[in-house]
Amino acid sequence: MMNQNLESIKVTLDVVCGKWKAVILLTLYEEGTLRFGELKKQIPLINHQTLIKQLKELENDRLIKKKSYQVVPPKVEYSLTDYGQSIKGLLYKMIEWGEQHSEQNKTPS
Amino acid sequence: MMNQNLESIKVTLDVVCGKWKAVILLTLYEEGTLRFGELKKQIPLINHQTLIKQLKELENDRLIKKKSYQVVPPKVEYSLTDYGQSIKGLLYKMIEWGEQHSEQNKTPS
DNA sequence: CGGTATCCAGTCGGATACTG
DNA sequence: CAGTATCCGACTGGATACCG
Repeated sequence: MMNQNLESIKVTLDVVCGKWKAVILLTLYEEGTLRFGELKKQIPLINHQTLIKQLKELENDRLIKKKSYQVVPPKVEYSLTDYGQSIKGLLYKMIEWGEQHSEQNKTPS
Repeated sequence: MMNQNLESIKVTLDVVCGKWKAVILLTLYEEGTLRFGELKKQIPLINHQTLIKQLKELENDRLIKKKSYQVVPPKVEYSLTDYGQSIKGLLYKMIEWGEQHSEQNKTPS
């Protein structure tokens, strides 16, 4: 039956289709554990509030985990879970496909 | 540089992140060329207008092509382009990942 | 420093009705 | 049969301001 496939792909799409989610994940792959501010520095174009929201969604989806140190000023670290690590190969396949085919998207003159 | 990767993955995400786009592509993989009405029959839950919009976007992105026969009543066939075929493997990888990890999304009780 | 709480604008999926 | 033209509600990304 095809319906199971549709459910499965929906799971995947839900997890990576946020505007900045792939960017955040790729940053954590390359940089490892990062504090909120460091993450913000790596992704300068993202809005403060937007970053918080996207992180929360990724956390709810268990792709990343948050560690809060109870200090002043606050210190919070974000890192990938095993689940988050497991999607790395897929993201790089997406990069690959986008690379290979980006020319085809140019509108003919 | 990482920015090129981000551009590439954006291309990929733009192309598959519509609510029904993956479903439409998967249907065309399995069924081959289909008329509008047949496509609608295969995907009963989609709204008529929504299907038209998603098809138009896929067509603009060159993943599918439309062939109109100038007859009454109208007859239109949709099929995959080579570009559309080329993303098939990626979609099935997405299904695979979603399958393997869907249990992890269940909220703990 | 990192997080809430609001509010706002744009986009997207969808409902309905009409056309050739 | 397939498509266009509207209109609408919901969601999402983002701007701003304030809190611990």
